[in-house]
Amino acid sequence: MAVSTSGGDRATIGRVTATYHHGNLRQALVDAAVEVAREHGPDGLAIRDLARRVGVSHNAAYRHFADREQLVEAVAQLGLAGLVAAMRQRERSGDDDAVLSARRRLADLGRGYVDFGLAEPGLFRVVFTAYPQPPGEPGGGPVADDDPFAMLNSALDDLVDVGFLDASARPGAEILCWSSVHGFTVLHTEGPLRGLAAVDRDAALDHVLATIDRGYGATTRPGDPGWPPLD
Amino acid sequence: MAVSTSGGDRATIGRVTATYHHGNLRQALVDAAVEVAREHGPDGLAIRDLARRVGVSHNAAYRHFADREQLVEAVAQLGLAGLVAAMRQRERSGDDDAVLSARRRLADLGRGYVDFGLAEPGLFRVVFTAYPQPPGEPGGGPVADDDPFAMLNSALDDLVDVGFLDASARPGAEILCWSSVHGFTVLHTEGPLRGLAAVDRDAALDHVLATIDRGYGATTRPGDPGWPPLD
DNA sequence: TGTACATCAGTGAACGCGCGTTCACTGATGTAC
DNA sequence: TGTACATCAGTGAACGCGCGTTCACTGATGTAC
Repeated sequence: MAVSTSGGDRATIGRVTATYHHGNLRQALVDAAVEVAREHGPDGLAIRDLARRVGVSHNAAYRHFADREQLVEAVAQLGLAGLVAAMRQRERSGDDDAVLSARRRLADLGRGYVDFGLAEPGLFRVVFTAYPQPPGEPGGGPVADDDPFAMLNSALDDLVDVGFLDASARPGAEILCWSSVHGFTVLHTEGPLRGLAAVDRDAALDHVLATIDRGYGATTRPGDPGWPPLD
Repeated sequence: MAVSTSGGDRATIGRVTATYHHGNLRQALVDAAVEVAREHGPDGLAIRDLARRVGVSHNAAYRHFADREQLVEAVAQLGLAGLVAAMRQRERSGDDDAVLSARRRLADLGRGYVDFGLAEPGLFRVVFTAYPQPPGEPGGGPVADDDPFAMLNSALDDLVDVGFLDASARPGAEILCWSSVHGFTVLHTEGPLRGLAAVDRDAALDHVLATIDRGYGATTRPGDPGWPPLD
């Protein structure tokens, strides 16, 4: 992730062109910002401090970012990419059993989400200070394939398609899943559960995912006689 | 909640004795702090600003609080009390059916938790910048009856006692429940779901609580043939 | 009852910090002719 | 190929802000004798 160029020469890195004086100040600032955000979260991001770290007058940063918010936004985008990557990394190759595959996929996405939040709590917080409205909502962003919300919705749609989750229970499912893993992450990083031992934490996550799975499975094959619905 | 005294005379309000000059500066500062925290969250709390609001030199505040942190702590305690009150307010009187009562109780506590978070997002955030470790954890606080975590655990124990939740599924249950309602609240206040219409939000909360209930019910009366456990 | 004294809540000025942002500028690089 | 010019990345100083915290103090209140 660390990208830099030796001084002076012109080079193209990804889509960024290294320029005259510094080499690639914009990239250097973003790199420094990511580093700071990992340790101190969004509140630690200050243009003056980042310029100092990069060894440049604080004013130079304004050549590349209109204001502080744009810099935070740049970090948030990298963070979001990291979150998506973590979710993908947990995904396993499909199984012969379509139902089992779909169930695993939902749980795996949740594990990946939590993985990232626990490993990078600072970046995680930055992402959620700037996360756009989810797509499909009023004012929501475009549907993107590499968006955690879209990935979650797709996994839930699959659960309906394979007959595990009843279509009547589909609306709202994305909120439960997201709330559970998000709350889990927040409570274990910034919140009161931050002191929990890793082994207890992992067991708790298993419980979370297993209970959601059980709750969804019961929509298509309720117990017999089964519990009456609440209220 | 607004407590103040006319200048000069001595009066006792609750357990606080009004004193010489201001009347009751400590209480006035805390009142102002609550007001500010409701609007701007923990980051908005500044000793200088609060003193200004109360009409006193900023230094006077140091007679009553050793530092800024103590002031935040005082607000957090009031916030925590408000959270507990909101949870209690949702509790309904017990039913003849012990199982139904216990299931309702768990859902009601969750609703109260979310109620408070949505109504007082600023105070909610203050509470969770200063929330002590939950009891029973290493470094955890004492078990208190008016503690949200203790209330949740008690409700879950009841679910086991009445035979709805299997004892084998009890460990970790408090984490799932807490994570779900906490994540739900955070995503709807500070997070990407903050723009959601109230009616959709309420429906989503119903889904959250119903799914957890279904997932727990399935631990004692699994469907037949039932879905095999995940992994 | 009156007076000297102790207590302590509140004042005002100051220190030192870091921030975001704007201004007029310098000087390196690239380019048109 | 050389030169004048345009571009624009980076500099340094400054403005104005608000913060937490400490210092020496004032002055109102309470109390011992």
